[in-house]
Amino acid sequence: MLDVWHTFNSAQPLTFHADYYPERSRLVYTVGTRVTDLRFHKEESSTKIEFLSEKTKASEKEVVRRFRLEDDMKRMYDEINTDKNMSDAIKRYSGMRVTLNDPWETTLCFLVSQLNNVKRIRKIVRNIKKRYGKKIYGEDNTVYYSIPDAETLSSATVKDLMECGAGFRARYIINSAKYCRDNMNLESLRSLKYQELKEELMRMDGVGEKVADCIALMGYGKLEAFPIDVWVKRTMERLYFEGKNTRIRDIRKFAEDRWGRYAGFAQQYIFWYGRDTLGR
DNA sequence: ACCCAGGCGGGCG
DNA sequence: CGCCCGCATGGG
Repeated sequence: MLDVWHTFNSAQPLTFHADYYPERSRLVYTVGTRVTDLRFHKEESSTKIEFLSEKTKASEKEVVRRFRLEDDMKRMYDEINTDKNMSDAIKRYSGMRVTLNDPWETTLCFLVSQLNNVKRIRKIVRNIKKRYGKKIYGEDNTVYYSIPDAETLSSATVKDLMECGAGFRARYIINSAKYCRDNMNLESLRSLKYQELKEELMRMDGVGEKVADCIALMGYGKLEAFPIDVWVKRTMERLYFEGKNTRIRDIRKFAEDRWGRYAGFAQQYIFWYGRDTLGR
């Protein structure tokens, strides 16, 4: 059970840097300096992966891991399906996954995301890839660019990142890249539990609670992380707090109590439900 | 022209 | 602690 359309479009890292062709269920994204070009085929109860060629093939394992195809969706749905709002959202977006991405890739995407909109985040991330990434070739020698690593971006200049459209986030990207280069190895954080991980991530300049939760959720697979952005706040208030203005910490507590270890999974449905039904 | 966007850091009381 | 402000930029 995989719904690629909702998974791709629901403002996750793939949304910001990959290419999706819904009519053919084709997805193109980069992993390191390789291009992955694949198609998903819906079967009765599973999803089949077809790589377009040897050249643009990833390991099947990478795809399964990124889309979390081995998760027990039924159990997760059972646990978060606590009320009519959630059951509606689950019905609408059945098969939507919270993807598991590279930690630095996730950090970069969500540094760019702050006080920003999806269309522009996508544009800025693409500009950064083009300016700092390595040129790589996909199917029919189509040109793609890799996502620049922290080492590369640590020597970027504010001026160049501003030209990519990063705005005031430029210094966050540079400072965080430098911090990863000098003081913190994102790979070594994988063994940490959610709370410890979040504290470590927040040492980076420009990474506050919300961005740290996004990185924990989509870069480390901590499904209990519950990022609260303007849409989640608004939607939670509407669905669970009688439309009343509610403090972020109260919303977080509510989500923790209600959805526990799968709060972040629930969060993706709430976020997307809000955006899909409340407009924009 | 005005408001908003998957927020954060810093300063002030 | 809590509150408030500025921040770059493009699209509605």
